[in-house]
Amino acid sequence: MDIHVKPRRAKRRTKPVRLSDVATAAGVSTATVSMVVNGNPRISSGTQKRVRRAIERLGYRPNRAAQRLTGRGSPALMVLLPAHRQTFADSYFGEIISGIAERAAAMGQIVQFEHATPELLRAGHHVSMLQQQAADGMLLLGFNDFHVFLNDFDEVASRVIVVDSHITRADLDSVTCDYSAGATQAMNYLLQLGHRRIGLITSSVGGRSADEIAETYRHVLALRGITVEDSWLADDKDTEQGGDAAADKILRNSDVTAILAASDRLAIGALHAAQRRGLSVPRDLSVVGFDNLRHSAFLNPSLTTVHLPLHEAGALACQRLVERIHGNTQRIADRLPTHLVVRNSTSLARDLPVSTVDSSAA
Amino acid sequence: MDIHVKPRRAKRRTKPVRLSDVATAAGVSTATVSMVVNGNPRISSGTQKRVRRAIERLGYRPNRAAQRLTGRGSPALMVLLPAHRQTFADSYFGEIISGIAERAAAMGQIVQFEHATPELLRAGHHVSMLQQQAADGMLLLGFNDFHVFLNDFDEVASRVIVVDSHITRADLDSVTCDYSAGATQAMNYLLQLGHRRIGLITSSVGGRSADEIAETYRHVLALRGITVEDSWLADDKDTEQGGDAAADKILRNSDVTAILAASDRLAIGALHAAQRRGLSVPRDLSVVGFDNLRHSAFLNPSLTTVHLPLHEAGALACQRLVERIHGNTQRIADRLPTHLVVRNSTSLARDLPVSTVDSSAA
DNA sequence: CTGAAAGCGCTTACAG
DNA sequence: CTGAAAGCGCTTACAG
Repeated sequence: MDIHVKPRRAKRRTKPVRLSDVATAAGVSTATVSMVVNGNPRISSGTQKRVRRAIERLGYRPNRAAQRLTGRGSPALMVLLPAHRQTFADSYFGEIISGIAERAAAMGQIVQFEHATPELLRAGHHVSMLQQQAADGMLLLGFNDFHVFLNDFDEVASRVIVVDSHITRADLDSVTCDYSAGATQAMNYLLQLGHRRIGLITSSVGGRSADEIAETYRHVLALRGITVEDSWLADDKDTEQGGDAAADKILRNSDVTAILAASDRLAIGALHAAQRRGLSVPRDLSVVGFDNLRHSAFLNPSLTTVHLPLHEAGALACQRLVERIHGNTQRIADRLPTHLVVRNSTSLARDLPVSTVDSSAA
Repeated sequence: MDIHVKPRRAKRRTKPVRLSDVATAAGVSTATVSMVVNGNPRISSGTQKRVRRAIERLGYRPNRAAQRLTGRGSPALMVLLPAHRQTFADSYFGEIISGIAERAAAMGQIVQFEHATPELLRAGHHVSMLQQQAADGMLLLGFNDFHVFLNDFDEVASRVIVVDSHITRADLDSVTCDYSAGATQAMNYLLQLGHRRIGLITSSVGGRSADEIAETYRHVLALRGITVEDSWLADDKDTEQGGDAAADKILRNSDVTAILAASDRLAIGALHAAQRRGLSVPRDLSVVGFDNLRHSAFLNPSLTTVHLPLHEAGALACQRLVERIHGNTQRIADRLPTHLVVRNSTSLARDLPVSTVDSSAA
């Protein structure tokens, strides 16, 4: 009695206008209306006009469910994301999803998001969704070779595309960013600045694959005759905290003058670890990230990082998937160019080494 | 001839298993299978077991489209986002969407995202999607009173919930964060630190409504007998660039010692403007943001900001919408608590004023 | 406890 | 150029 909130008057749901309603109103058959709606040119422009007017007047909109049931109706794309729920709040995923959503809208596709929870995987829904008609194609984000379920797609592999991951365990199509080229640029740049003892922070657990970066890192250093020391390497979760812990470990056990991080989040963590240890970036330590997330330019110091065209990767993957669904059988293995963005977290090495070979003394 | 890519063998789409297939396999009618699938207790445990086994063996999964067509099948929630395509890459939206997605998954709901493009609005699809069955309910993100189309929902208002926006132009249910309480805390804190000339950066164009913050700002200052000067105020786009420009304008035309920004993005821009002008934050200028986005803690200086429970707001809005769809007619006007998070972008005012009243000399 | 049958709203051969 | 009719895969009264 004391509280009296005006209840939301439950306006009865206006009964949807059906195809047959339009047909009656326009004085034609449902088949005709259907054809007009679908732009079938066989209908005379006279009746077309009449039908369109009726559609307009009644405010008719086709029932998607019914359309899908009859085979028509734009197919749905599914985006499979890692199980942890926060993916949408992660800028890395956000960029890719943004690209997917944009291209999907442009192509008139509906996209649905699904998290790869243990239950979903156990029930095999990730493949049955494709086998049945819940989704016509699937985009995979944020998985790597540690994810065993990728093998399950074998039967339906033709309608699955991996975005920005380097998968070797399963034979899947993919749209990726050229991590290798980016890592090469980053490493060469650090070497140019005189750095010889360079740390590497990766994150192999639960997420993006860091192999490509690690390989390139070793390769570039090997070319210079530099032997990588174990103390230069650390692997942790792909979060700021992970990067912090990893950098801390490296800085405690080695005398690196620069650190390459496999993601911007890791790099931000490294920035913090350095600061906490009283190291000034870039004076005492250079830090390079990977991603070029939007806010990385606004850090202090702003982050030197490898730009990954994540938005474009998402958009292209989406387009490729739609093409595939429409019958294109060509192999998909796009690799988008990356480039280093130099900002303020990197500078000349303080201790230019006397000899390149002898510089890695622990 | 020269290039030979292994084309993706187009494995024929395995014909979906239908309800009737299961029925045949189990030696029962389709009605029985349907009831088993939907957990109807009328079926004897014997046949239940038999049917379940058949389902398991054949790998049956109900066809969503068919389910929806018959009225069953989990309804779809729609999330309407501002027209600019980058919403998913924006941490503010990301947090809310994350909350929505999480709760929706927990409640077995499917959620679809749609951008409020001019075309979509012109065609009236934002309401017709509800009138017809494309969506059973709709969540509105990132709109404010400048968005005229909000009036259109009148007829279907009972299935629409506004998330984290203060809408007065239309009578819509909402789940919001308590901007007013947050702004009060922020202002009181700045006053405690001795600040008297406090700037305010808002963003009224295309996005979240800043009225509540502005009102509170004025109110709190008025209580202290402080008259707000025009030169303390600036409004710009809700981006880092916008915040930079707005702060620059304020710093050029006034002698504020602190700035309250209506979003973290704006605050980051203010940080930059200050830096560019040679002002040290917080020594020369205190900056307070609004949002508490994940990366705001990792800025340098880390940002003092009002924490908005965006994830929770998204989750709660999602739940309320489902409850509403299921028949709850209660008014929805949840208001989630906010609080100030003190970090390193704020400190004592350098010039503690001689007199509170006289302190606002330009 | 189970089944036969109608119906959800659309599309698509097939006739005319 | 247009229509009558069957069918998409499911659910739900209605009988038994």
